[in-house]
Amino acid sequence: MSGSDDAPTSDLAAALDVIGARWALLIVARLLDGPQRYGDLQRDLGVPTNMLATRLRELETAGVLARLPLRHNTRAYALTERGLALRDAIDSLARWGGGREG
Amino acid sequence: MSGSDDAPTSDLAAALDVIGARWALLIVARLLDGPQRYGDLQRDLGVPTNMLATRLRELETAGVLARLPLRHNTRAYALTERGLALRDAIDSLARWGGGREG
DNA sequence: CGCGCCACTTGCATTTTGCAAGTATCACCG
DNA sequence: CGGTGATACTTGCAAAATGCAAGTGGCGCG
Repeated sequence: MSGSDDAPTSDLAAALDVIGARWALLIVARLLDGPQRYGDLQRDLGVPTNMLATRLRELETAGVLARLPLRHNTRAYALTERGLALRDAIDSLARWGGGREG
Repeated sequence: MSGSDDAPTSDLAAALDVIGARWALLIVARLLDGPQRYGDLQRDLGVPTNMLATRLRELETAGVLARLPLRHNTRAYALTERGLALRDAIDSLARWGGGREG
């Protein structure tokens, strides 16, 4: 068992395959604050409704988030463990985008 | 003056504005290994040549990388300080994509 | 002077994204 | 029971991004 290996480019490619599409990472970031409903995500992010539906379907399939039925025609989207594991990456990226490098 | 604030979503959006386009982060990741020439990037990543040209132009404009003239019709692309600051984010993302969450 | 290497550009097909309007379901009010 | 509003989407079509393949231009070398 090798102890310390650095991650090859294909690992990054694998990550981008899941969260590299437009809006995907922003949706996950919003969900880090806790479960949100469809309409909340739409209004908060300004993402087109068809894109939001598509992304939520893809991210659910990828095991990043899950649907929680709330009431009759109301449900919430919440990150799975795999989704929550993106917090560090999102944090780093946000710090970089904000100016003070981290 | 608040000492510890968490980065708002718009910071992430700003980051994605720069490195959110297809291939952009993979190009930067490849450049973390040191300066590379156009043909090297193309062959290593399998990125279409017109996309590579477009991304390199955008990333240069954004201050992420710079062109170094080597010889007559040969030049290398190298990360700037701002580009190098992406290492942590890329690392996190690659670890996530690789399976062992970090 | 012609050949090949290198860094691109150009033209066009395909895919993704965005906008706007429509559909489906159910609670609530009367 | 029927109308209204809220919620979560779907659908049709236009615009933009992406990808493929072939072409362009500079220069060293023989």
